[in-house]
Amino acid sequence: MSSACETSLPVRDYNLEATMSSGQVFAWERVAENWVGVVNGRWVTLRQAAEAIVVRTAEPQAEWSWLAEFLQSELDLRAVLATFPKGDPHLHAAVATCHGLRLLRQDPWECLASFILSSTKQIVQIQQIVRTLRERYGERLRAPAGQRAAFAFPTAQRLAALTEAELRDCKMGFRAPYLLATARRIVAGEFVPEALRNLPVPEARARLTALPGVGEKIADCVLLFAYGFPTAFPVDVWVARALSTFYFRNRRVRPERLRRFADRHFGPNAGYAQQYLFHHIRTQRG
DNA sequence: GACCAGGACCATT
DNA sequence: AATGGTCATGGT
Repeated sequence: MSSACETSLPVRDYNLEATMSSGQVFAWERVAENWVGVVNGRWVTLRQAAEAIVVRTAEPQAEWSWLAEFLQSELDLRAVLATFPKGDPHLHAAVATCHGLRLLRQDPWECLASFILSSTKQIVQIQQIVRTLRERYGERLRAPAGQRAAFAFPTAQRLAALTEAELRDCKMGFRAPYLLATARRIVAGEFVPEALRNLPVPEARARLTALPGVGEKIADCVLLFAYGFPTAFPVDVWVARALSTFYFRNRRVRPERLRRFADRHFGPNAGYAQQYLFHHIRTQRG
């Protein structure tokens, strides 16, 4: 029952590097052996060990369930992979090249806001915009002595109070009015992120796509990365290209049809399959 | 310089 | 229902 700033979460089949680099989070930074970021308003560093993730926080923690939830460290990955279709060489190859790739369970608001900023942006640019937002408008968090200060992702309340010009100055371009309007809907109580947790997927998706700047793709990212709906299947340009190449003889197929194919072909954890394919084609390009 | 990036939205067929 | 143009910004 002791409080400590360090712990070790036992894990199996967990590839922290691949997970943090797979385009689901944009606010984590690699510093030497560690990944530095913020979870639930707490400064955290993570380091991969053989059968554990070694954790350090700035302030003593009485318990660590909040972090196990974010990392999904207690999920049995082999049980997930066992639901993948047998005899799919493309999916099999993707799994084989990124052993231990995981889906995180992010804060819904940060995930929603980040992916509103993601449209037709490269991942490095999304990271840059998010960093600027955090440093200008996020809460400054206490870090251990000798460590750089960290900044939480700004709250919806904080962003809702800004002007469109202030957001555009963070280099987000035409996405600024989308982010601003969505933040203001949350502040007005017209969109309640927590209310989506226990909804059927189609209903949750409909509420997300009703937000400005949120279409089917971004909605599925939030459903998968924040709410953990395992059938959500974001179809971006990379995934569309991969599915078209692997399963449709290079024909151009509409995203809606690709999602229906994925639901049928990949099964109850199609979202996980999507993440493996996405990471695979992005790391094997060239 | 041309082309593209974890798209969404609107006007036009 | 289905295409095409437009919206900023930065990397390759």
